[in-house]
Amino acid sequence: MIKIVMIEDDTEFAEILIQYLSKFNILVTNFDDPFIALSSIAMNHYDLIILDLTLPGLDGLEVCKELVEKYDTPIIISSARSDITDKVIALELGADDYLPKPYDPRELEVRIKTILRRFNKSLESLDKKNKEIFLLSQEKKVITKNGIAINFTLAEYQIMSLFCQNKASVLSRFNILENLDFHADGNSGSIAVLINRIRTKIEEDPKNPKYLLTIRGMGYKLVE
Amino acid sequence: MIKIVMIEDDTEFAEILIQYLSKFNILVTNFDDPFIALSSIAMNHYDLIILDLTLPGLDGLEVCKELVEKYDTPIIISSARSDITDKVIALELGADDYLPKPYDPRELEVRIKTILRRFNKSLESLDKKNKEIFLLSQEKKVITKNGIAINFTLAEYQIMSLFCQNKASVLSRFNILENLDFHADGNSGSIAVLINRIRTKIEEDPKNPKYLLTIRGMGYKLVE
DNA sequence: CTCTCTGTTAATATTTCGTTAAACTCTAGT
DNA sequence: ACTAGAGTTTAACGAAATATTAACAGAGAG
Repeated sequence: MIKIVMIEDDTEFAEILIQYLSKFNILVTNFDDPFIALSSIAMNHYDLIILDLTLPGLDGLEVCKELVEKYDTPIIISSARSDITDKVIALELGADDYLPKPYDPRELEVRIKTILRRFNKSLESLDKKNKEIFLLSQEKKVITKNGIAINFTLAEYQIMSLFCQNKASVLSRFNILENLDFHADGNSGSIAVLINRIRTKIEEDPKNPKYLLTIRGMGYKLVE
Repeated sequence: MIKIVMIEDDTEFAEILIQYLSKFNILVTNFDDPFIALSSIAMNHYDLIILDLTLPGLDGLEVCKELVEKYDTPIIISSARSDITDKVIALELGADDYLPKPYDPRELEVRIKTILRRFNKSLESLDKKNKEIFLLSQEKKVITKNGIAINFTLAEYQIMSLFCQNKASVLSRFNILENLDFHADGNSGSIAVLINRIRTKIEEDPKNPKYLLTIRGMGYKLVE
């Protein structure tokens, strides 16, 4: 069930949309008074806001701005004005779409779904990213810690890549050696040294590692 | 720098958009052949795709469907048909917006930004524009550092363009060589020399580069 | 023709990586 | 607890790999 709040003073038009959208399991609550709408938005959770710009005694763009600042809820502007500058202003303010009236309810329906599809995806990737401290960008050939690129040397980079691709698994020194392209000659002692050098770069307190842990007798593992 | 790929067979129209968007630090690469476009998308990273539905000898909706399945890149449909069913189909397929031609380039610009704003909420990419030190103006064929144009020679310009388009990515010498139009004969040693020459122009202290960093064993990267 | 640009070379400078060895830590057996 | 012994960390060093840069010469534009 998708819950939407609509701010639209043309209650007849609103009723048509409410009726239509209800067929798609979309529950729309309309307020013809923007102030009551705002207080309802403050108290309830809505998945999306549909805002009519031509409000009685109030600048719709101001309302839009306020909504963007206070909430992260997607906003669709519905406006009698199809002026390009209005569109530009509204979208730049932070609205997610702009539909000039009159529009086909079907268009509103798919646009709601389109925006929510993208919105939910971005939420997903957002908390995924928040959880991952170390990120390997294969494309950029860069490893970041909390979004900040760390300058690794080639050997360090290769080892860290390996750990980033195998987070939380224990890799033996031998295991690591196998996966380095170039210095196949090194012995496991040199891995220890490399690990140490990596720690100075990624750990806040290299003496007491938080991320790159030693598993005595087995190897190392990267945890977050 | 926002990187966009456009699939549009009306090259004249495409050129207008490319010109216009380049003013906003948006780099658009157009392909009039959808097959070449698809292979470029497979190989390069783009922030967004602009797809014309009326392609020669190919169903634009099919292309759209394929893109949605393969990639997570946002898609804006640009179409000569403003038919409501076309809109519905395209958006339901997974496109993020639908602009009926003809449209104002300004609208395209804000819609691009609107979608990307939502798409990478976590990334600080859009407003960072003002903070970017090195800016490539495709239109003027000029690269500026803090707003001041730097006089590059042709080879230097091409290399810097590449770095501006791939900030914070490590590019190998070979990688750079590939992307230079003319001296395909040069070996990687000459890249080192070119890099050195660029540094004398962009670095305050060329001996200790701040911007164009060496990643020993891997290549170079431009950071800001 | 002159002047600038580009690529080559080679000498110089720098960084990296593996090795070593000493210090340190953990564990198990007494 | 104590201690021996194995495993791990870390600083220092030097050889090898890699990068910088000056100087030169050829190509090409004006």
